[in-house]
Amino acid sequence: MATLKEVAKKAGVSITTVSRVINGSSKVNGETRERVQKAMIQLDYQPNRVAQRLRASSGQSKLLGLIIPDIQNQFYSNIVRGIEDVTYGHDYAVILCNSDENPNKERFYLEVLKSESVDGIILPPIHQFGEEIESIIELGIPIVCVDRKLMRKKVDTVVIGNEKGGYDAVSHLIEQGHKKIAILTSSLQFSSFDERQKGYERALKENGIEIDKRLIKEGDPRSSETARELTDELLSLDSPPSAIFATNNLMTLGVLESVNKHGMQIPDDISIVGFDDLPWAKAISPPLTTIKQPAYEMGQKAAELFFQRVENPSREPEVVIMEPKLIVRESTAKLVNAQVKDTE
Amino acid sequence: MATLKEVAKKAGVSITTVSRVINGSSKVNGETRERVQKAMIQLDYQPNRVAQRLRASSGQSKLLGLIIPDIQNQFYSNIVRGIEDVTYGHDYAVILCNSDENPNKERFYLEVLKSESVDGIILPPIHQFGEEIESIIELGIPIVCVDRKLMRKKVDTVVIGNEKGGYDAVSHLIEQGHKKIAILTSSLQFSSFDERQKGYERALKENGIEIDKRLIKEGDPRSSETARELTDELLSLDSPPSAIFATNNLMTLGVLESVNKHGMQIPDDISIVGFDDLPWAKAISPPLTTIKQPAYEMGQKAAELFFQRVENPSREPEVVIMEPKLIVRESTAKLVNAQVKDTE
DNA sequence: TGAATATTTGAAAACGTTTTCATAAAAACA
DNA sequence: TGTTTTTATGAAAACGTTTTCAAATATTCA
Repeated sequence: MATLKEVAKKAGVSITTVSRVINGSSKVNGETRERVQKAMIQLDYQPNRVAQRLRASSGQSKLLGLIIPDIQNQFYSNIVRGIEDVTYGHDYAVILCNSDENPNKERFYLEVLKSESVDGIILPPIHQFGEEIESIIELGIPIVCVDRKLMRKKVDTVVIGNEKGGYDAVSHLIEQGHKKIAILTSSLQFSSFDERQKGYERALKENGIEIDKRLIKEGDPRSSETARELTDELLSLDSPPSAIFATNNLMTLGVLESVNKHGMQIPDDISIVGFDDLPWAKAISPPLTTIKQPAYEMGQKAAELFFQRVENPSREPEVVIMEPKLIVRESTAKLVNAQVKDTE
Repeated sequence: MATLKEVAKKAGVSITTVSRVINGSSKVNGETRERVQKAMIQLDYQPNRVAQRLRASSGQSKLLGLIIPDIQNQFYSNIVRGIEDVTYGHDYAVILCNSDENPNKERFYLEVLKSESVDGIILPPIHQFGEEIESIIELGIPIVCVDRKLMRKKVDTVVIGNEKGGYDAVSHLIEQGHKKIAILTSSLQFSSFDERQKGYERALKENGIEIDKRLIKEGDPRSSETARELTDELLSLDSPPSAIFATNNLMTLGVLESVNKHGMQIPDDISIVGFDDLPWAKAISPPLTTIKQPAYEMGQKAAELFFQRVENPSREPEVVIMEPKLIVRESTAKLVNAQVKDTE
């Protein structure tokens, strides 16, 4: 691959001049410029981004780091795609890291990204008080939190109104006559799940429904397995719930699997509200009622916040709260009388 | 962030010695070593990967490039995860690029990756004759093709037996008495889809079933929309198919959506075989019969081939063909007589 | 015309490593 | 003891850029 030096030699100028032609950083004589440009084309010159990065001051390295729990979780792959579509237009490359919600992996990758001189890092923080992340902020590397918040430090953040999402989901069920409503939430402590559960509780309270601890189940949000098992438990309760609210896409799958295995009909036997509106949600039978998170847009917004900070490093951190949206499809229905008798 | 220079100063040695301690590249006095290590710890020294990369010869840059059509397609996110889990153990970072099957984007990202001095690139090639990719191979940068093949150049490659996948899917339907079997395949020309269709045709031929062009539909494999529309067309045919074979996960969703919209029962009214066994396939009702691609393992294998090539740059390119697997669930069933009469 | 200014260019330093080459000191050998 | 070998270390070059500083030439002004 051609270097500045080779171009300079071919054009009979110094590398300084070539650099100037490339970056337009100061005037060069028209004739010289043409000569250089011709040489660049002839040699198919492309600047070496590694050398540029080494030389560059912060914010100029054209590299962005992403640490997500798991790219196999479609919620995150949607976020990643939103980010990438924005960075694409800025000539940035993106380094992708999967943390599995594992603090050691997160720590490892934060070190790698620092060492790669990234211009910034976008991530859903694992800990609400992330020391490592705080130390990175101190270093002046822009951080954008997405999906979850950081408590102690003010940082650019994109989240959805999780409390409202939970509230809307459960209110919808209550409107349809449901009283025994179960929730599947995360056993790992994250602000997002905590708030969804708060919304669940508020909806119940506001409607005078007592909270029944047996209907609150905590499982691993990284896969559908525990959700399936917990749903098995829920369905074998003496008085099982007439509706289940699953707080992320994988747990929703676990619920569906268990319900189907039990030969129950949705929504006749049980109503389901999921979280995350993924492509399969509207394709299945019955189509799933769900809380839609604008994951792709969250990614876009996070990337935009990052670029705004590169532009203006001293601006106040911004917290963007996006709207969750209840999409009513056919997995929820009015509680029929027979069942009401049954369960009351 | 601390540099070699600072560590050297603190330890009262030259940067050469510090470098030697880090890399163990040659003997240093035990006492000196300890002094250096202490300084490294005190300063929390981490080597700068950018500088290392600039200095490194090829194959030492610890950076791998990935160009995939779309990370939102879960088949690819599974591949990416498989790759990443292997690179993680090798201290590699991964740059992720989405091409949308757009040759210009692919070209753009290939340039970026070259310019980033990646040690290698893993991708499903868009063109069977990819000039740009060939020129990268000439440069000596290892390429691993995954999911699709490259025709003119021998390259490390991981694919599945697509023809067999198509054949198995359709044979299964034929065994159940289906004769009017539709296929939804890709309008974009890729080796994978071409072969799946070949398998479809061979299964029909071997069973003496004539190929009906009206039952072969080509749609955009990047989303479910055209598949939905094409299924609408299929279902409104004078004598509609009794079974549909969808050749990737997104097209499968389109088929399901259309079928459900028409109020048809699966498998009573129509049988469906999908491609790709994603988490939702077994959770939906009825659970989906599908051809499973070991996407995660394909990614792992591709990454392993890459590392083997780094290890031994001159070894013969290897083509690994993995097995697709028919997973029979409940979206396919014996064709009942009534229908047989109807359609014959 | 001479001085001041603007234009155009290049040499060299810097970014943080690894590696080559040289050399001083220590150890081994005769 | 003098010579050779081994051990331990550092100076400097290199990777490919960008940027600072200086200088040479051309242009403008009085």
